[in-house]
Amino acid sequence: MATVERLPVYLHALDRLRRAGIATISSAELAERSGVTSAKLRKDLSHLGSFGTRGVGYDVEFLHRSIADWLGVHEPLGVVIVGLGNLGHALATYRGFATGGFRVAGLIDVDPQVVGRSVSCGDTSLVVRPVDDLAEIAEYAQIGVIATPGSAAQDTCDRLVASGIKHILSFAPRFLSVPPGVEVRAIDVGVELQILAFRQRQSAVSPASTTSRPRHAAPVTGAVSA
Amino acid sequence: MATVERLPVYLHALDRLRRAGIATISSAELAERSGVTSAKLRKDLSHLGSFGTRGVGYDVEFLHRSIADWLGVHEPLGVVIVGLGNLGHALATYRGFATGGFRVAGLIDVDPQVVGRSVSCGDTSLVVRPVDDLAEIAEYAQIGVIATPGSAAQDTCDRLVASGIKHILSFAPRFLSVPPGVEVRAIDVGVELQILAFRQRQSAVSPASTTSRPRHAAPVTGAVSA
DNA sequence: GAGGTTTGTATCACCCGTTCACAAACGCCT
DNA sequence: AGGCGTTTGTGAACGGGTGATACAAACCTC
Repeated sequence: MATVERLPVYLHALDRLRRAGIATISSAELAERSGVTSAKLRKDLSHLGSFGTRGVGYDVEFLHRSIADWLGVHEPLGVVIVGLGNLGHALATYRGFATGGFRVAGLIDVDPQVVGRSVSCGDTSLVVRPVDDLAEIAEYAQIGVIATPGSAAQDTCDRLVASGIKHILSFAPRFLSVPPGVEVRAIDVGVELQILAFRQRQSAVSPASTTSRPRHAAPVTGAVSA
Repeated sequence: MATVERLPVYLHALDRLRRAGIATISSAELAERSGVTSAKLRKDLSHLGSFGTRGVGYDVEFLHRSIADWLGVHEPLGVVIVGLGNLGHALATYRGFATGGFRVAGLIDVDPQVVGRSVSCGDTSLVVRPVDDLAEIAEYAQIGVIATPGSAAQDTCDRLVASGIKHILSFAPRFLSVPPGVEVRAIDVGVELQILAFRQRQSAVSPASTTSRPRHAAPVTGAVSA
């Protein structure tokens, strides 16, 4: 469902509104802050229930809690990060884990130089452990994050799957083949840049294309997904 | 066009095939290595010409060059990276820039502690410069990358746009509003994780869902965008 | 209670992307 | 030279998502 891919965006916007002390918001305004149309927003929300009050709008706190509950944010999911290079470090120290309903269950790296080091994850701090500990850590993790070089990505993926992980987020520039029942979401910075580059070169050749194709004139937000 | 979003994936797979010394490949095999179906691959390629020979397949070298030319990889585009935290560092040292047709034109940060530091980008090395130098650097850059905290994202985005940058890749967990004619691709790790988390919880509740919905049983690859 | 506002929903057409099926073209083998 | 198996390239059907529209129901204010 395409709606599921947008709900986290709404949730994030609501979170900021909540912090800003705004108690009520209309579908039109929330939609604008999320990069969608108001009709789409209301249709998305209608799929999971009825949360607003007509004539007023949505209670920010209530809607936030409702979406969070529906997404299941209430009890955190364990995340194991494999590969503690620059990217892995950035992910480990990412503050969005706690607020988004996640908990870093473990850090893994192959490099003996890196294993044993302590990395601060949010409020706590974790020690990087060797690859052999993956199966053990995976007991407490439901999601695996691959931040290794591309050459190690498939192997890492196989190990994660063998450890029972069924949901993987990969940053490696490779297509990962997994058995049925396992879901992989891939974020490839190189691919994203090349898409942008193509658009850039296209608009450089025909700058008037934005007017000839009005549907692309509006800001486009690419999700990683799709 | 959705085809454009997949061409870089094909290009990458072809690049690895080329390095592996494989001279010819069929659409079926290349499709499998790219995570798509053969029909989709062939249709994608048909949009930009006819490259294969029937009964044989595609010449890896020729197809690689053709797609690269079509995407315009031949002359590198300048990329300016704003925000040199862990993520910014990871991006700056990313080796995919050179091979993907990019060139790091500059590094920007607000923190005086970070400004002036030298960061190795591929074969060369660059000095981090203050935000005020953005306009100057943007002369040589066509793409801007936002790797700042979310709180600084919109401001950074505005500065990039003011400097003439029209294509932006953002990693900040925020929806960025830009004027018409400017394209933003947003990669939000938190959103990706929440989508995965939802799927995880769903499959945990009804593990048989993979059989009841066979179209999701196969590995799914999410692009950041869509 | 009247009026204005906003949600929630139903319906419809449309467009894009995917999938299917098949003819055309090629190499190979005899 | 000609048939045969293989693979490309593509026209056509299919389906999901989107956007537009419309409108009734519900709420607040006055």
